[in-house]
Amino acid sequence: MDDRKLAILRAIVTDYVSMREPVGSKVLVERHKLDVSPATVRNDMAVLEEEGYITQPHTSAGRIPTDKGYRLFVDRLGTVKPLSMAERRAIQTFMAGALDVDDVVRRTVRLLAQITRQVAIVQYPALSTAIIRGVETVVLNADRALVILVYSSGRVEQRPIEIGGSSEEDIADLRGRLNAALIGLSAAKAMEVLAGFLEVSHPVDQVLATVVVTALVEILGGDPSTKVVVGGVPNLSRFLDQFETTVKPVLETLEEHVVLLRLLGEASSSGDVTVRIGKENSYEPLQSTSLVASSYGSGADSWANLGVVGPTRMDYPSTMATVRAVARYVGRFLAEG
Amino acid sequence: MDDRKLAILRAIVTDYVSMREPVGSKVLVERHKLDVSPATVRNDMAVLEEEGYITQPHTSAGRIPTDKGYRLFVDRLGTVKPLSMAERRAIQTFMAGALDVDDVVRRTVRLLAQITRQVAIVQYPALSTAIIRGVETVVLNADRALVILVYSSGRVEQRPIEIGGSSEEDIADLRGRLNAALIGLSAAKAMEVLAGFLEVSHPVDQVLATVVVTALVEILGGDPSTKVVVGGVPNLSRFLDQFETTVKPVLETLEEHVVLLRLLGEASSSGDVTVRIGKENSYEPLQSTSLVASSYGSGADSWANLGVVGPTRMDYPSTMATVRAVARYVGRFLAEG
DNA sequence: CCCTAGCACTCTCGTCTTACGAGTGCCAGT
DNA sequence: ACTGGCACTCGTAAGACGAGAGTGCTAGGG
Repeated sequence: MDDRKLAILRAIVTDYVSMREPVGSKVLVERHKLDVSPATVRNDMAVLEEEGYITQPHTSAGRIPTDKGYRLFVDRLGTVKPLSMAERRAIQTFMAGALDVDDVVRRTVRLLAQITRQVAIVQYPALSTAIIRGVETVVLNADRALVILVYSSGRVEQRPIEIGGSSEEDIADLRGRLNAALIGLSAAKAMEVLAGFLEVSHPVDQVLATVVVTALVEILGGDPSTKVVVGGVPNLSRFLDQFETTVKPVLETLEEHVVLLRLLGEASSSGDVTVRIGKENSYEPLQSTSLVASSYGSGADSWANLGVVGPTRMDYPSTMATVRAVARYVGRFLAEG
Repeated sequence: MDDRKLAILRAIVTDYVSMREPVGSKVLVERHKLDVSPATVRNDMAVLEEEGYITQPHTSAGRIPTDKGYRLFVDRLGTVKPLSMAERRAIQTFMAGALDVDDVVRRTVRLLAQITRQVAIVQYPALSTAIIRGVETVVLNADRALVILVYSSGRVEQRPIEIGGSSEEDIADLRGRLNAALIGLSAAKAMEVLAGFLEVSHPVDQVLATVVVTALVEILGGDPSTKVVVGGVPNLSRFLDQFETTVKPVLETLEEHVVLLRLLGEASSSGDVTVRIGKENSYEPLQSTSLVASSYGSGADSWANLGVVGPTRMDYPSTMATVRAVARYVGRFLAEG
């Protein structure tokens, strides 16, 4: 891949992000002092388009980046933009004087939403290492049973369920599969796994499985690390035209906290700030948005994820820098008390 | 006010609500078997318009109700629409199996949002009668002091503040005014009052007042009854065109929980379901919406507010019936345990 | 071989015109 | 007091049209 082509792609991405409209060959050479003529740029653009990095909304319009184009930009072209002094100060003053975990999370959401001017999502930190040691079931009579969740810390939680005559074998089988899937996971992870469990599991006894999974979800729901807080939703109104279809699916997703939990988990499993661009998102209603996520926290016993959702046409360098900075700061802040 | 004019107003409101477009004299007589000619209806409509109950978006369009028209409709014309069987069942199954207060509130929000297909707001119930007995201040040194909040239950909460050299008199004066304003109030009410306190209070020492009020707000923020939960935001996307300006102010308001708390409190002070239509709302960004609210709870020691926000063009009878039913049901539910 | 200049072509967008139709207000008549 | 008739207004949909932006292609130059 040509150096100049990369430069052109970078120019297209930055220009499109800031100008909000398709960018043509002429303005490109003007604004970015590429020392070639528009015609040359056009040739390169044709190649870039053929390779799927850019596209034109219609003939006789400029080019806009595709998801693949953004991806290349994020991976190889984006120069990390350091935070402004004002932003650094904002982070500090915003977090100073936070009272408790609740308050920290609330403030973090506001902070993220405010700086990035996008929708912010913050998962509650898991303060104690709550690892699942096992799922038990105790049949009380023909109709009722107990679902019991045991944590490695020794904590035990239970919930009664209706089993309506399911056989002992089915119950044992289900329990076995649940244990296989859940043991060793944190509450938050378990929540994510359960969100997909019903689809994967062979429906030997679909009703029973649903009931048990629901009970487990309710138990896990009591764990703070399965909670997420969303803020900055009004920022979506700046992009009402961007999302190809409508905002509705996006808004709906933002109320599905289990889904958000899963997406955050998927995205930020790999240490540093991670980006999911458009179609890369596994969750279909968000495929016209991008997710920038990171884990945060300090030490093994206190960590969780946070992130930002916005249009694919997003200022990735800034957003990524902000998410990273906030994640680090909040992590340190929690560590200190 | 003529009987027939009232009938016409009612017809206009119901038709406009269901059809979503201005309604003219012709369709009116057709759909509502008024035994008069369109011309007669037109005359009546002219009068109704003159009196401010309806208006036309432009010449040669039908009429739509004004806020005043909706008001009359709600006060005198709306026939309470009983809930459908499905809705009753939905309420019961939705609430059944709620685990704790958190869960009840969450479910209530979902329920309200789902049935009314609008944005639902639910305030946490104040489970214990937390009445404020007084605000104290203790000066530690020239720079620092303690703000102390005493509840009638005997509970005491405090927070350190920076006073940066404010005089003892100013502090005492401020304390006096705060006590006058807050004693006898519930935490939630106090929160509402504080939200407006800084504007009303003479700014003898504005900085000090801000610091103290902030501290109190933070203390009160720990009380569950000052929390509200919002749900069903995606429903707003059905009305993107309705709100004359944009959705942005509405979305922003929905994140200002203190404001929501105040609005709910104002609206539902009077026992039964209350409606605030458009400009009747004291909070300007919501003046293109209507708020349907009610208090809920059982007994003196457990009550709070809930409600629904939607476009002024709203099915008031249904919405009011739903809000009332949900409020009652949740109240009973809480009373039973 | 790569770049450039020139040119014809395509498509969107804004503007303008026009025709239509819904709905009104008013007046004269029952 | 109501109704039928009628002229009038005005928003909207549909078409026409020119301007402008941007492209792809081709032929020529370093």
